[in-house]
This record gives sequence, structure tokens and C-alpha cells, in this order.
Amino acid sequence: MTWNVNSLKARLPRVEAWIEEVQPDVVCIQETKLAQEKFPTEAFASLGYESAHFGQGQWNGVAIVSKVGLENVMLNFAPTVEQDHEARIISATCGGVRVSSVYVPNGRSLDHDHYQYKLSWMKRLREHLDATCAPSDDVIVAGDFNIAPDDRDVWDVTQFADATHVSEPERDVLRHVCDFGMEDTFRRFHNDAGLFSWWDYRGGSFYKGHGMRIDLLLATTTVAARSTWTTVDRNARKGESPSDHAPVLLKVDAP
DNA sequence: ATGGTTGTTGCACAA
Repeated sequence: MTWNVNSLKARLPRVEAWIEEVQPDVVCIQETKLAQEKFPTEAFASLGYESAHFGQGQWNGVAIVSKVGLENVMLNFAPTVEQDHEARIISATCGGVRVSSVYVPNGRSLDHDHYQYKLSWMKRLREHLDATCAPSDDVIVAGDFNIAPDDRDVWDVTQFADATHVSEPERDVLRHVCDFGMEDTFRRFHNDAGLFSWWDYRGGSFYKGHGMRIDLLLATTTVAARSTWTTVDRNARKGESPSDHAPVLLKVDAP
């Protein structure tokens, strides 16, 4: 599963309770907003999980938490790829699957430097995949992509004129990453519009149904073919001090 | 209604 927790320090009690209840095999976390040494390794260990974190403090930060093994951890892109200056990707092999937890740059606005950084980041994600694995491998790239794959994935596309998250260049570069040999597994099970994973804190967006589906679990064909179920846990967006993102779960059979 | 909220840090900025 994948969850942008928007500060693991602020969210740890909810994350612990959620993991204890759901018992996922592998958890991809984004926006820990923690320095490397501040990661709560012991909290996850006491729940029976190994963990690996790539943190920078204050902003960004990604982690993988697993109870099915955690090997060959790689922070940042592969060494042959231009390194990112922020902590936005971590990879590890968990239960025979090469897993990456990614926090794709937001982009801010179409005319902002950060938007070009976002497009560059996605191109480097593809280079990272080409350098570290094959389309025939079991691979999952999960995280906050900050891109809504198509118009079903935003609450009202007319509200997104000249906005990030829906622009053609962003969708093109997401398709380029998928063209490595991966699919957006959610769409294997659900065709409806209006199924979201993120809702703005402001203006009662969650209660109005004003959200986006930007948290994705991309999987290679072998993994996607063994997947049996997926959902967004909207309940995790409710109650006291929620993240603005909900967890997205994918069930995958053993090979 | 050029708004609204949350988390970080610190007298804004990012999302």
C-alpha cells in the first residue's frame, strides 16, 4: 500500500494504528518530513516491520516499511542517473518484488521552475527503472505522483484549466514511465470517475467530494496479473488530524 | 469570496 502521510511526526499515532489494524505486507510512505536520524524505526519494529528511510528533514522524505523482507535498499535514483537534490525516491526488494516509494514534485504552476523539475524528475524515474530492473521483473512503483492520469481522476476538470496535475506534458511523462512496462493497477478494478486519494484541507473539500486520484500503484505485467483487489481507504481521511491523502491498497497473490 | 487549512519553521512557504 501507499500513503502520503504529510509529516510522519504529526501522523505517527494514526499510521501505527492503521498498520496494526490492516497488517499490510509493505507500506510505501511519502512526506515523512523527517531528518534521516528522526525516523521512528523502533515504532515500526515493535509492530513487526523492518523499515528504510530516505529523509532530508522539514520537507519531502520517503520510506518503505515491510514485514516480508527488505533488501538491497537504494536511496535516490540509480547512480548512473542524474541524482535528485531532494529525498523523493527509495527502493528495496520486499518479498521478491522490487518496490519504490516515490514522492513526485508538485510542480506548483505551469510557468514555475518546479514544473520543469517535475517533468525532469519523471524522465529520471524512467531512466532509474531502465537502469535497475526489467519489465519482466516483479516491480511496483508506488507513491504520490501529483498527476491525475485522466479526467476521471479529478472532481471537476473545468476547475483545472491551466493547472498542474492534469496538463498533457505531465500525463505524457506519466505514460512514458508506464511505457517501461507498468500499468496503473487501480484501473484494472475500477472504471468510475470520482474515486480519489487526495482532498485539499481547505474549504471542506473532502465532504464536498472535491479531490483527485494522484496516489498510484504502478506494477509490471507479472505483478498486475496477480493482483486481485484494490481500494482507497477513505476512512483514513476522516477524524482527528488526518493526512490530506488516504492510503491506497493493492492485494497481490503470491507467484 | 483572489477565499480556504495544515505542517513545517520562525516573523513565510509549501502543499
